[in-house]
Amino acid sequence: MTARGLRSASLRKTPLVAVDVVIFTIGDGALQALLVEVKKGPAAGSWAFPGGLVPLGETPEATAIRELRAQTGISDVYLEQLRTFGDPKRDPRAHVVSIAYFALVPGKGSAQPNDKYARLCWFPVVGLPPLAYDHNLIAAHALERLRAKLEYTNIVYSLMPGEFTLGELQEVYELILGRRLDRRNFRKKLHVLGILKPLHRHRRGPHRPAQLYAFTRREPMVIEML
Amino acid sequence: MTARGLRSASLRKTPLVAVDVVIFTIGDGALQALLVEVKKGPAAGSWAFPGGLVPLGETPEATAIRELRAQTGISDVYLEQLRTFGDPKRDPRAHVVSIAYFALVPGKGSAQPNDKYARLCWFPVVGLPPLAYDHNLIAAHALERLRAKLEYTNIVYSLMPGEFTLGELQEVYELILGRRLDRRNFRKKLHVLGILKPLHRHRRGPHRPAQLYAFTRREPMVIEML
DNA sequence: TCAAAAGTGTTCTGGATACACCCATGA
DNA sequence: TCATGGGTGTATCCAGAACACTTTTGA
Repeated sequence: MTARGLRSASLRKTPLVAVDVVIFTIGDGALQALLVEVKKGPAAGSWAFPGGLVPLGETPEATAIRELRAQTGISDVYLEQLRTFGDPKRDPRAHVVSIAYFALVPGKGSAQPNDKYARLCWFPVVGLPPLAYDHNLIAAHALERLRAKLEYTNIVYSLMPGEFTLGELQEVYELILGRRLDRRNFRKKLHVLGILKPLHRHRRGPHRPAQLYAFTRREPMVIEML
Repeated sequence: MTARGLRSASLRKTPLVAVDVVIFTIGDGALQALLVEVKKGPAAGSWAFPGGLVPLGETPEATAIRELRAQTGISDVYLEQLRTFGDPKRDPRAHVVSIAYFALVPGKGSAQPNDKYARLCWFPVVGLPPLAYDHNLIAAHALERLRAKLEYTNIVYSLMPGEFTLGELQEVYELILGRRLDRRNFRKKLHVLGILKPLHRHRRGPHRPAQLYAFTRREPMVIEML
């Protein structure tokens, strides 16, 4: 911003600043998002994404990480800024500008309810109930972003455990994108990309054992996945 | 955000909220951005993108539109949210969280200095001088976004006048992307996409007259341009 | 007549898609 | 032995990239 008006800024009213975090994982054969129960205010009793106000002097991203850990126990997470929502009426109590983040974790186990805070629950992303504030809108943006990035980045690594089979990886893609992929083409593409390494161990199950793989690099990269 | 802490929010310190707008146009054979001179504060005398504080009760996007018109006279502009910058040290005077927007206008003529505000100047985007605050960082994000969207949307329409030749359109692409495009492939692609209509009039110049075209739809669409 | 931009089609190549059969295992 | 998912290769198609000559005009 420019200098104009800032001197009087400490006097002038400006909206509150908050963060909200949409956390996705794969569980029970579906893409799921973590919600917390709203305890106070007009929306009490409904569900919302975890978040909180950004204190003076803290980077919003740091707020997101801190609130995430405090409310859900989740840390070491893939986190990226999604978009900022600033409609004055999005929260009926006050004008709160919310910087939304979207996060990916490898499994539900990462989240542990913290009794100091509200109840936690994982919800399937398709068919979310009506959420507090404008959180259904935020959810829609987050899902759109996730689907898009699945196609041109390797961020799926942050949804996967340390080792997995190709079938499991393909299933994750299919669950999120909502469509079937051709198995041979999928595997061929992964082979060409060279982002996986075979572990030369196998997952035993009710059927033929499957080769276990791991990502060679667990950091965001742009790739032409689909 | 969740309800926690909001009751005490009006007491608690929270950052200020501002918007900054990166406005691009094509002029003098280059991609240019509009800057205003900073008049007050530690950054006085340097250049920055136009912007201002978001008042309580106003949508940040509305603030961007209003400030844009007030400071530069620009209205009816393509505007989209870019990203939010929240580093507490980005403005040395106070913690100001800035929601950055990026805008496209069809020509320099859109901007008229408003003497109530600071001086205006269009700068070529390659080789911008050091700007106030973190505005060089914002510029880099905006340019990256512009280049990306040029490839998969039709937003170039908002940089073009009502009528133009194919050569002029191609030049805009080349200036922004920083590389040459094959003329025959470029024209073929546009023909296939069907986003232009020939006006059956010609631009006369020092050489062979060129057919004039216009966009059939002047609204954002996703297309596979490149 | 010359310089400069406008206008136009075909070939080649690489990536995406579609597709079917055998294998290894536990039940 | 059977049901189930694991594992593999080839043919086709289409879009993107490469590429050169003729036309029209003003100077």
